[in-house]
Amino acid sequence: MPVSTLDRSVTEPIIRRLNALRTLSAQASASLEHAVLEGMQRAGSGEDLISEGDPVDSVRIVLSGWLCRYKTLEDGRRQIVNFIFPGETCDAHAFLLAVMDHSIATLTPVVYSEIKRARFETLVASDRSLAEAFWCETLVNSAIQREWAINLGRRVALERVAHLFCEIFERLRPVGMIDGNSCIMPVTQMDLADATGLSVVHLNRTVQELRAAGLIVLRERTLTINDLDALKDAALFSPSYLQLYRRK
Amino acid sequence: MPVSTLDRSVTEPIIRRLNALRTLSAQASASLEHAVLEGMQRAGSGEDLISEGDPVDSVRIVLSGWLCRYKTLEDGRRQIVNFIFPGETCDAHAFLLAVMDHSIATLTPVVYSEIKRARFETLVASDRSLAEAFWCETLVNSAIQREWAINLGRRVALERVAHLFCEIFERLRPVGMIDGNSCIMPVTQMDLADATGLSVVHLNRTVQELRAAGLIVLRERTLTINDLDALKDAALFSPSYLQLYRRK
DNA sequence: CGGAGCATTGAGGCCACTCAATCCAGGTGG
DNA sequence: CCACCTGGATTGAGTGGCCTCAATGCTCCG
Repeated sequence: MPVSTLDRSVTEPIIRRLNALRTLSAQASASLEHAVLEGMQRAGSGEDLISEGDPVDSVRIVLSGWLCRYKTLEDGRRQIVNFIFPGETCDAHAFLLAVMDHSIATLTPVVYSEIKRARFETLVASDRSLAEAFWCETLVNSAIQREWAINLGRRVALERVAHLFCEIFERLRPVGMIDGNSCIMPVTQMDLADATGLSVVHLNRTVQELRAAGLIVLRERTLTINDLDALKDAALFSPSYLQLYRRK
Repeated sequence: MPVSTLDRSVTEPIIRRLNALRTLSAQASASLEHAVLEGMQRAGSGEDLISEGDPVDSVRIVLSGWLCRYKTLEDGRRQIVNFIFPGETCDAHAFLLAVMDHSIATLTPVVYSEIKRARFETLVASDRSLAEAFWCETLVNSAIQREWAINLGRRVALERVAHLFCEIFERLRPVGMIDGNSCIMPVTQMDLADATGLSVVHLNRTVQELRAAGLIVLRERTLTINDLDALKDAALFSPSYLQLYRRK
């Protein structure tokens, strides 16, 4: 079955994302696209794709929509520990460990592809750059985790929210999901609060502070950054941890 | 050159640590030990082994001593994002990315082994379980990072400090570095504050609260946990993220 | 028209912060 | 041996950032 032009546009974020990490051969791209198109799935908003404690036996790659990784405490406190954007992989290597240590939920309706472990392992065994690209993605995720630790531990509310907005913007850029100085922001303030470790009330007030400072506009699920450099300064944001530029 | 019995005891934490993740063949253990013994190094306390922004071209495995991964903000605020204990690897796969996104510093005098990238890659290419063990270590580190995110974002000071003590204790156990209900705690309260995102003053008061509750004794660089279950309850600690038990 | 979900605002309280002083142990030089 | 210094632990006082509780507004939708 040939991969049509239409299909190509569907898998584009994935190919762009991985190519940002390692140059993929046409052959590797094609076999990946083929595998992706075989396992297409949809999920509504607010669904758990995987829950903490589940064993994992497949890899999920996001084609469209936003997801989050989160953990909860017994009493219900929730912390979003990372977002997952189109082109990114949910758990490329999670099957090496016994069970999931966290949950993954959709924040919007999502289209993704589910690839069984054996299929995935065959795929990456066939091409070294493909294997390395997936590993790099895992490593970049680790780096993002570390940045979130300093964000939660050492930045004050205003810096923290500003930093999150900067990160979202810079992560959406390489997959072509920003439009000028705007991007969609399809999540609730509750989600943003859980990502920044703040209460909803205080998150709301912090967003208003950013608005009052003229740094951002946030309405109708769209974030507009008036002055990206100024926002980055306010956030103490330095993008190197995202590894947007390659070594070689 | 044969590996002597004395040498064996030096590399023991490494072998124990990796075996907890994947069963290593005698052959794999031996060639790893050999490589480790070739690259032995020492460092004093308070030294940076690698700094943010550095390119990486070797792997460091810790034989004894404590280290930490940390990030800083321009104005000096510091967040320790993880500890590194004997038997653990500093950056098994960091060379796949361009540069370090964080720094690694010693918290005590340290003995470690530095293995050049090419040597390391040859080593892991020779044995699948060895390669998987190192990858698992990287993945467990990611899981720890995520737990730290909820620790910093959603636990209050008392829970946070209690959680850190539980984690340290449970991570030292598999490498044989606990003694009954005690372990060494060779770091300053400043370090503990930077790991928990608290000020030194408040960390000190929180430790005293744990002491007053009869949960711990902390003096002369030794931590004694009077009632581990009670401490875990106070911390909302659940060890599954440490992957102490294997799938297979 | 009523309800649900989300954003916003007000009021009051506490947790963790900063600044600053004190204590203590270990190391060093006179 | 002691005075001194330094790094770390501890304590006190006062403040403010972020919290909780609770009410209100708004929009969408059945």
